[in-house]
Amino acid sequence: MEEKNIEKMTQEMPAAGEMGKTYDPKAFEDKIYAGWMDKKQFKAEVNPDKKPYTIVLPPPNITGQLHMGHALDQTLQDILIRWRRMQGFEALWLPGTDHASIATEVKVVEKIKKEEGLNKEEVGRDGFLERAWAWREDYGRQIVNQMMKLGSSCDWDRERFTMDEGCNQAVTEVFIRLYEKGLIYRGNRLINWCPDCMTTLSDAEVEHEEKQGAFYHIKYYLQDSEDDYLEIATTRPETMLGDTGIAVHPEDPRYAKYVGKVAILPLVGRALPIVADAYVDREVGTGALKVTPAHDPNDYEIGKRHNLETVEAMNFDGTMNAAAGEFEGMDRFTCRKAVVEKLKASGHLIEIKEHQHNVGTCYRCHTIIEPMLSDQWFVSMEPLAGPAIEVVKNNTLEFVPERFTKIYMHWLENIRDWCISRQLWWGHRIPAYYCEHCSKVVVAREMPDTCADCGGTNFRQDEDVLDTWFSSALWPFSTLGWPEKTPDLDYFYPTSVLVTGYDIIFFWVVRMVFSGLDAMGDIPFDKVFIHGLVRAADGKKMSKSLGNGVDPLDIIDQFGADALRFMLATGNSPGNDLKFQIDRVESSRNFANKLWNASRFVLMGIEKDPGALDGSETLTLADRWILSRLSQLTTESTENLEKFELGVAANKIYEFVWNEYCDWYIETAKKRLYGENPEEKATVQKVLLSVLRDILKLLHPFIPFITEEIWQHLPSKDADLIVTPWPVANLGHVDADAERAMEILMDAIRSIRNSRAEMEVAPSRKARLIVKVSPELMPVFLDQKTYLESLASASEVRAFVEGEVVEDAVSVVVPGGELLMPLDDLIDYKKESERLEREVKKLTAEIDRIDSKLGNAGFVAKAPAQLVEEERAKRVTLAEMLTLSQDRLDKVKSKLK
RNA sequence: GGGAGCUUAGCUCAGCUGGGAGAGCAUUUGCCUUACAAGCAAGAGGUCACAGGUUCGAUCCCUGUAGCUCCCACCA
Repeated sequence: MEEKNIEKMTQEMPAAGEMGKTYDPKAFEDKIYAGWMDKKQFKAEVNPDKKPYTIVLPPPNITGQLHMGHALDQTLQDILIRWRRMQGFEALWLPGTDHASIATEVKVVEKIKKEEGLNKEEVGRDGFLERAWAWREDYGRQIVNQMMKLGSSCDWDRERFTMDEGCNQAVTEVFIRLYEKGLIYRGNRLINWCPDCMTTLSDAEVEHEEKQGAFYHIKYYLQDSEDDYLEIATTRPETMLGDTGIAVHPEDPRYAKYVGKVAILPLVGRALPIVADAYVDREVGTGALKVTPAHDPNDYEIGKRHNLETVEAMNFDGTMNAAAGEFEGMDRFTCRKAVVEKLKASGHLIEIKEHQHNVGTCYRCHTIIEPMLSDQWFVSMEPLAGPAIEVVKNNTLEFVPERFTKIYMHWLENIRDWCISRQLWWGHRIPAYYCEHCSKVVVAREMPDTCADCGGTNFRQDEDVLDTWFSSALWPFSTLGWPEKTPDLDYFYPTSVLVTGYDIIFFWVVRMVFSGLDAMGDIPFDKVFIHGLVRAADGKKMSKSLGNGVDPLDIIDQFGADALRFMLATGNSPGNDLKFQIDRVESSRNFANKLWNASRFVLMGIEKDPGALDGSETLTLADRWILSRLSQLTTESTENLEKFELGVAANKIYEFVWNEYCDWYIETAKKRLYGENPEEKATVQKVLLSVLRDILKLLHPFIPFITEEIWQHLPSKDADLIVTPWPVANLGHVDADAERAMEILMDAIRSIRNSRAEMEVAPSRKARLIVKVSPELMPVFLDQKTYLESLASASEVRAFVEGEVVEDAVSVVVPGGELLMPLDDLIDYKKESERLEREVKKLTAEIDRIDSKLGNAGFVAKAPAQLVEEERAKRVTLAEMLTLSQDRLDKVKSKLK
């Protein structure tokens, strides 16, 4: 169905050739994506030779465009999938969308109202569904396009929808099986009702909001008494019309004498038995509770315990019914006022006290929900919750970060039956049929022909649809072919990881787990990787009503998909919320630009592939250093990915690319690259290119477009980067000596640059460098003359000759000695003395720190021997440096005088 | 009423199993050095919320306090 878009995007893969001077994502992102699609790089199939790695996409609701939260969710999944694909797994990322029953229905109703001026009933069930499907087509397509823009490497041939044929079949099947096991039942219970959406809601769909309300204190006179009354406090006076009793605590001395007696309901005159029930809290209100079984869940329970009558006083649209007598027809809130007025007039109202309390509201429209008695379908939760608790307890299923297990457990351990029927049209219609003749209920895959009880032949299907989460709960297996026993199901299930936000742990994660365990006999995923919410820059939730939402497409348009992805992947830790800040996108874009230009630089000088490193090359210190660092980076970043520390991995690679590869290695490479020695040139090209190759591989999961684009420009590439094997650290390249030597060299260069900057010596002004260090360190500097020349503006580099006197020189103290830089008249002795003073101060402080440590007997005795040794060695070096610095400072000071 | 998280540089945030405090942005100074001004180089900037404890040693572990945020919950 998405063929058209793909075709439109299809173009040739970029031919190797010149790269533009500036990173321009628009020039290649769509093209690269189309290339992957053409080559079916996202396709996953049952492959016995490979291990599967499966992620099912949390299906976005078709209620609208994707927001930044989706972009985060999908970026994380795409990173994992791309990485595992490169590692050689058969990586399946299965995409799809969710019909989002109530949420979509609300939107479609709005649209019909706006465009046609009609309400739901006026267009009728069939007309409504027709419009809803059209809506689905529109948004489903938009969502897919957005995902493609972001670079999501889903297997689009497998795209699913929670209301497609397969999913429908799975829903029916699960419903029937649970019904047959007795775990789905129909009952007349008190449910959460939204008078605006006109449907039931599950407990999870009720949001509690703090509201300013009041306690209304009312006199309930005893039967046959003119003056004895119970003072009752209620926040909802209108519900008194449905009162059928009064409850007090069994051990409350204030009310003991009233238990068993009868009070009279004001305004109505109904007789109310006074009962004792331990539920009543003596501290709340007056300690006497009016009982309204039909309009309060607790009262419902009390009513059951004491066989109280049930009086429903309200209609489903929130107006009062005939039982409300004179208040019939009034809206519930209008009625509240009217009742209060009436009570006031009749002298029953004692007082009104302000009171803050939590009120349940509809999670879709935020209308205050109404507990109502109604016939609904329920899932019996206890038998299902047990196994779901067990798999987390025994670590079969793990949450990352681990703290979310508590939330999951707490919910399951306090679970109540799940009301699954909804008085809506958009959704899976409940597969229950009622015989028109004898009202027998038949739960079946299709409408029955004849009634087994009465032989009737007319059946009517239940009007209601299922809670939208009923179908999404089956997503990990319904999308793989269940209830059929397909090879896909066998191979890809259980999936590897579920990536989702903490906000839908109750709604969705929990329900997938118990559904998977029940239907498949196995967990739906091994891990749950939880991320936070993307918030606006001000920390508020992004929302349409606040107008602070940021459209991912706008960001992609401005900075490119890679920049957005990199920003989302870095700088925040698992499970924590992330503030969306545009300057971080910008800095990610800058990083992409850096990578682009570094690659351009490496590739510019290369006409033909210099080949891979084979060990025959003569490597310089910098070569050995960068290869060693790369090898460590490869190990570390891979470990980070395994632990779902995606941001940490990305940051490490970022640092390596920018601070080590670009700032240092490339700079050291230039002399050799531009030099005359062809062997040197070939070697440095090999190193540059081979490190670049690995950089592109390591970065590909995070920023797939630019890395693939650059990859396409490399000489003699074998395959697309997306399917190139993930790098394995070359342990033979680990070289601690090279790293140490390079550190010393870089420190020295930084110090030289520092003193030159302090003294405002122009970069063009070259200076000699006389190396006066211990013999073993001499090669570090003398063998790297060229680096010192190009990176530290040295005109010549030579060893100090014993006994020589170097006048008017700046001294750069390094571990093991000093570098003398004669600057003659350019030396600003005042600045030099200031610099040296700072140096001395720093060194002294550092030595003090070490001394206090080494002076501590406990430290020497108990700290690891290696650490103590290191500190001792460090102290020796620092002491030498301090002596040199102090000497030099003294000399400079004498010059000043 | 339960539970979770947060408090680190001016801002936004990283800091894995305790051993010399980091990034991005902003800021200061100098540079259009032939990959990159979306850049280069050199700086400045922190009593790691507070108080105890464990430890040779605590930003990190434990306890408590304060402030902020969020989740759950049937107190009328």
